[in-house]
Amino acid sequence: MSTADRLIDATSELLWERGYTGTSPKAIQRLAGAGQGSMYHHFAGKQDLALAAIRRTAEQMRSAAEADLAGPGTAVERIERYLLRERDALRGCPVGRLTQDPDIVASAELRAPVDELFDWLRARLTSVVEQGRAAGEFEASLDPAAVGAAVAAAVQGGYVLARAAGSAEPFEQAVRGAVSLIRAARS
Amino acid sequence: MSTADRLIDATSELLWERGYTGTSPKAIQRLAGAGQGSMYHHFAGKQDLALAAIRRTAEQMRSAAEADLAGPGTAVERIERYLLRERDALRGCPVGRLTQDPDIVASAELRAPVDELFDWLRARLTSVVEQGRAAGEFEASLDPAAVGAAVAAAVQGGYVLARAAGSAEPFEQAVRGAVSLIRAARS
DNA sequence: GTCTATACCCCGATAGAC
DNA sequence: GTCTATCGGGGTATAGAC
Repeated sequence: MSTADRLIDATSELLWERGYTGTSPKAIQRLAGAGQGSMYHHFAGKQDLALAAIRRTAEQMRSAAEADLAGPGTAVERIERYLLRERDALRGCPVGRLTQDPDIVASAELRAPVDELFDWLRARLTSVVEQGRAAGEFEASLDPAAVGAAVAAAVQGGYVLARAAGSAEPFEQAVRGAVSLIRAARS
Repeated sequence: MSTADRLIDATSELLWERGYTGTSPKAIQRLAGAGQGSMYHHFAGKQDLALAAIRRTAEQMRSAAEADLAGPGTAVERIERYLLRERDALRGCPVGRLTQDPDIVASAELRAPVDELFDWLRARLTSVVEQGRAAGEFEASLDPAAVGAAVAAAVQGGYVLARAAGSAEPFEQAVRGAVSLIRAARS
């Protein structure tokens, strides 16, 4: 594995755990086993490295969600598969986490991949709900975009509740609650 | 207004905007218009000041939620009032935000008020759902704790989506989606 | 490509004068 | 109560040798 790859790995890990503001070049170098000069040879600086790490992580999340949502089954089944996928509730979402970082939100460049991921996710969930509605699974009055956003929010909000509690339990409750409400909306 | 109060105000503001890790004593002093010596006279340090600020903010959030949930109306109406209350989606939740701060989660003392607020909120929402179920508003099969957690998560997750998008729109969609799903669960 | 040296500023806190 | 001085350390980056 190349030094550049190890630097990106280390940065992803630290961004997840400590956020952008809380992650220093020195910490990245230590975790990657790379020296100061090495890091600044491969990347222009902290922001450049973070951008590479965020892009890669966002792409991985997109793939994971797509695997749940594009698989076999009815719309309700696919949404349930997305909601009930096993997640490390206490670690939180490696991309959603970044929305709380002032330096990420303040930088158009750093926010872009985060924006694109959640934009895609809401649209993808919305399309599944639309398919379900077209197939007669859901009440016709349901707003697909609103339900899509609510499903994405259940997961992201579940992480917040779990981290506040120091326990995975509230996350599990939130996604189970979302599942039961989705089921209740079937026609 | 006393210097101590201005310091707490400034700290609350900065914790909301920049989090614990991103907030420095110097920035607090500047915003409060207080000197170094003044701050360390009134508070033992950054953590002590943050604790006072977080406790106060959590209490304000609790009051606001209680006002929505204890008011008149059916269970469904009260939950809708909570979900649809006007919020500054792009600023996010001043308490929920702290769950992404590694130093907050790592400190039992700093996490305690955050934990207590969300613990209370989930329990309060759960009790409203229970009341609704007892009154025949909801299907009897609904799990109150799960639905309560899902409602809290819709708001917290809505903030994440809004900040990712740089727009309040996804937040509004998420809470509207939650409302429509709650309505669909009526018996 | 990687190393060490250096720079400049901020962090969080303490000390002691006033 | 508030001020200034001071401290040891880290943040983020550049320079130039190897």
